[in-house]
Amino acid sequence: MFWHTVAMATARDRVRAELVREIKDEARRQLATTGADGLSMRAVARELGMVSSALYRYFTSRDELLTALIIDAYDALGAAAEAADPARDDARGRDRAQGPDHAQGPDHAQRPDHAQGPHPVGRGDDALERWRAVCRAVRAWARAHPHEYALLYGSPVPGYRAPQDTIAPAARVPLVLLGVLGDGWAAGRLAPVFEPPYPSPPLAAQVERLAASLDLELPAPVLARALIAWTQLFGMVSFELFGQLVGSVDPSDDFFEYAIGEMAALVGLSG
Amino acid sequence: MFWHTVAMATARDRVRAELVREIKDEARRQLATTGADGLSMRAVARELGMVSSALYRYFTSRDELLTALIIDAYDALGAAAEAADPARDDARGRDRAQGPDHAQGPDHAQRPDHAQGPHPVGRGDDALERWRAVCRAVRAWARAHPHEYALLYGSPVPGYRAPQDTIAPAARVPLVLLGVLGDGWAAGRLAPVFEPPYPSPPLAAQVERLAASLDLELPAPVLARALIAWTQLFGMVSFELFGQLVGSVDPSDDFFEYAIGEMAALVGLSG
DNA sequence: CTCCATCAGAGAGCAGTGCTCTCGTTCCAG
DNA sequence: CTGGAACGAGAGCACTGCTCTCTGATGGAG
Repeated sequence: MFWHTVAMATARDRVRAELVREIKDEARRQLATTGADGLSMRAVARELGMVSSALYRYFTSRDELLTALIIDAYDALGAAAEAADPARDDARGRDRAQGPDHAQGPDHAQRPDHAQGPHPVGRGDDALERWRAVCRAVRAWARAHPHEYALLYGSPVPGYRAPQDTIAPAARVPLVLLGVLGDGWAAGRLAPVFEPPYPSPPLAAQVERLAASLDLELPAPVLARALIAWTQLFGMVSFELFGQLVGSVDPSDDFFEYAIGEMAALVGLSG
Repeated sequence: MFWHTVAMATARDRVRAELVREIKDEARRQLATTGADGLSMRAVARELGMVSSALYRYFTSRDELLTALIIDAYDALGAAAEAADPARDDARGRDRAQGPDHAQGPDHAQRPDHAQGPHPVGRGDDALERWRAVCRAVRAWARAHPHEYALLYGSPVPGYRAPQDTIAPAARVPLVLLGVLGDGWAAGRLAPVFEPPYPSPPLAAQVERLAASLDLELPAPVLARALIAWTQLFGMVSFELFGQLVGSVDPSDDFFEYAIGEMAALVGLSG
């Protein structure tokens, strides 16, 4: 019966999974050399010693292959960011792997018990350095995998659709950043950031709804500023990778360090 | 002799220029519907009632057509930004249309006389509102021409090359922003922004070199922060257009207003 | 005015693409 | 053992960017 396909791995299934992996590996290899739109189904098949039509048994279209690569890349970037922050509460993101329907009720009842209590002391103390480490990890991954980064944060190739499977992996980096901020806030290490430009009531409502859906305790101004820092980080990395910085600050190592420090200060992280 | 081709416009040249315009218009139309990599030379030719090979008399390759569209788009965006700031000193950017070689000496001797004197009073007073207006114009243009924006700030299609012809048009938006800041500084309306995270000496040297090449009088921290604001602005607009903001702050009108206000504060622009 | 070099367009063609369909073969469960 | 599902190969369709050759037309030089 069909429970074979979910519970057991037949020989066919195993070789199939292996072939899927090989196809993605070869596609990634081509991606790294020729770029996203240079990826050719026929070339992938050719390199793997098969004929192009056989490829369509595994990926029904070029778009589906690209989507698989996108998900893998989001996960790799997310893993790099998480690895750069060993102190993070990695249970926070785990129980929301698949984003539930918006109409669905809050699911923080599923939160594991060990996360219910107060945060262990010390996790918010080095929040600034954790923040910087995560930012550096994002940039380092992007520079190491420029074409995959471009696949994620460059122009959406056709008419920007965001497949449901990509939103959870895409959320990993911002979740790491917000986790650092949450720890810093819980430890009382966030400087007050309540100066004149306040979030408008609609924006405050938006970010509060966002904080609630993420089960995060952060005041609206901090969260709104975190979004600014998030967009700045990726805007800066994109500009560096896409050559927009040549002629101004290139190489941009020092600018990057300065920027992430300024954005850390913006969200209230003090040394 | 050949001076005809540089000094006069023969009938042939005029009809040729007209056809070049029509080709670019049709290409832009296709760009707006099918996206950048959906642009087909054959389809453009077909729509114009000619055969594809005839197109190559005007653009020797698809890349060349795309480059022309990129330059036009940079210019359109730059014009939109400049139009949003009528108070700007539009002579500043004019005399550096073509970026000179880096080895070449300073060219501020060519600066027109009327810009030598002190800035007229009043231009720095509304610097905050000018700044916000320019930011809004950038976002509005991007939302009105998403595919052209993606062409400019999305992934560089092959292996990111930046043709020399594109760097001057690409610099128009940052120049407008810096012009506002320069006026604000000259009018003494820039709040002091010398707090703990300082630009490192190498970064300070970079931005000072940049300021000198742009003939701008701005302290290094302000310029470095302006670069942060610049990358944040385009990072935010890109995230909005490329669907990275869905699920967090979408629609992002209020977030945008908050962000440009915060970044204005970062560079020292007070209300 | 004539001449002829330059230019513009048409058409065929090459090599490549994504994708579909059909046709034997292989594998594995019942 | 057998029937059906999965699989790979091959041919083929419609499309792409681009090159080459050939034919007219344009318009400046003499």
